[in-house]
Amino acid sequence: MDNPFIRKLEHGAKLTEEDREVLRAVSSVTRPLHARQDVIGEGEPPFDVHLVMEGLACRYKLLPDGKRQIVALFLPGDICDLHVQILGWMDHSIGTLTACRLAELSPATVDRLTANPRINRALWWGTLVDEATLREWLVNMGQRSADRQLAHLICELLMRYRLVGLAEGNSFMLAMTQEELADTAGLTTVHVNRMMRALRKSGLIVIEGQRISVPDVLALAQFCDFDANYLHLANTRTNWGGAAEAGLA
Amino acid sequence: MDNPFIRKLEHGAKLTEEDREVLRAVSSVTRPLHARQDVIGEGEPPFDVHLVMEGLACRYKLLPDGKRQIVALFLPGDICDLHVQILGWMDHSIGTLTACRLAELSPATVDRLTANPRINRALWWGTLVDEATLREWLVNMGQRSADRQLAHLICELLMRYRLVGLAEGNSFMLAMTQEELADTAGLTTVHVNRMMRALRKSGLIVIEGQRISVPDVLALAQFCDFDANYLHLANTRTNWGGAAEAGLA
DNA sequence: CGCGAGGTTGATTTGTGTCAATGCACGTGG
DNA sequence: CCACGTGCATTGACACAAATCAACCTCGCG
Repeated sequence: MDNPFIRKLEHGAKLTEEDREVLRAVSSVTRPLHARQDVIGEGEPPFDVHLVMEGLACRYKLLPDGKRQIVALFLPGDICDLHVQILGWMDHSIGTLTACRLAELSPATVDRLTANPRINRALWWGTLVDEATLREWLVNMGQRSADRQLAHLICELLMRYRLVGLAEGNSFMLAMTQEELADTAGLTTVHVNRMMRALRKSGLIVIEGQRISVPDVLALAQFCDFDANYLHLANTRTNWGGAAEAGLA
Repeated sequence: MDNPFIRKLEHGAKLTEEDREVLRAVSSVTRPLHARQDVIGEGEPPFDVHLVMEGLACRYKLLPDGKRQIVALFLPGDICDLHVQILGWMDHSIGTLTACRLAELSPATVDRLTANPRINRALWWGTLVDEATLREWLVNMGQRSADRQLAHLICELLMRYRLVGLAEGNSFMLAMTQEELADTAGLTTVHVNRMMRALRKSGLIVIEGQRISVPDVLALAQFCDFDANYLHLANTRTNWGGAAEAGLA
């Protein structure tokens, strides 16, 4: 049961043991990719669907002047481009940040999965949570100061790594350079550095190599006004205005 | 054929005359709403699905300190909350900006629509375009300066109003206050005012009352680096790097 | 006719970007 | 085993875009 794909989908629908067997089968064969390698580029028609089983990948868009905006992060268990089939072509690129192992699902396999109503529901749940995450990122960039924005991203990643069993207590591996963080947050490398340092100095986060830990999760969540509702995890729905703040406790 | 809902969905799938008849039927009964009225609030479970037939509505999130971020705009023909059913509860609110007429689709009606494969495909197309739009907004906020960001939004709205037949040539009714524009762009009212004025002074846009017109669409698109690919309109796919820039010509 | 919402403007502050340099860890080749 | 190069983190001085604060204006409407 250490399959992050299955762990994630369990949150989207009630699966049977048979469902899990199917999912295990389709995600068992993986292809290794190096860090910073494109999986599919903007403008291409999607064919196989990509599923991250190990490592960290992202969606991004490049501007003519060379600027890059990362618009989504893919952790193990995340599907990259499931429904773009409907749209016909990619309006953005997908690439790895670290070395990854990806499963590739053929259109036939995808059809087989979506024919199963429980799995289909779980996959759509994933797509809609992706969209909700995008909305939250927009709020983050539009309304929060740089330090809070980074704190919010850290809260989100902690939750998502926990979801697939890849967090250890209050810590996880933040496998991104500050430049990549900057492209995610819409800030500059220099400013990300300063703000991360400020978060460390204030004791809200602790960094040892790539491992980032959050000594007081509630404090960090309150600092950046993090509310996990948008991740739509069945058991962590917070009572609005209640005490179980942030669903992180 | 002046039904914006049908006009929009035509872009997502090839519909038959029967399909159109069904869509016409479900969107014929509308409820009037005043300006600045909530349709559904964050935290509520969605029931009826809302469809804008007239007016302008939006998705938004409020922060504890009272700040608001508008994360989507709904023009006539847009569906507000179709698939949130899967998620169980709203992670954001939906409200009107101007007076609106909304059709309300019961769960049974929605089931009937999604049982039709062509309509189902068109509806999912709409959902995925919403997501692509969200990504583009993120790029907008993260990487573009305030004036370009506003220009980009204007380009997008022009395209989308044209799509449903509500633009007249190169102009449309921009029924938003500068405060609402500010909440959309993640800027302050004052700064929106100054940047809009700069756009007017440079001749890129012309404003008469609520009507905004774009004398040279290509110039505006180039100014803000607008590329309509993310709207996934079947016939306007631009050749990458080609001359039919922006799909606006 | 007066009020209020929304648009406009100026002075000033501040958060973030820019430019440039330094440090540090790591890997590689001589 | 050391010299060097490279990628990333860190820091400082300075510039600039956008926020803030505070008026004032204008127009439609009760």
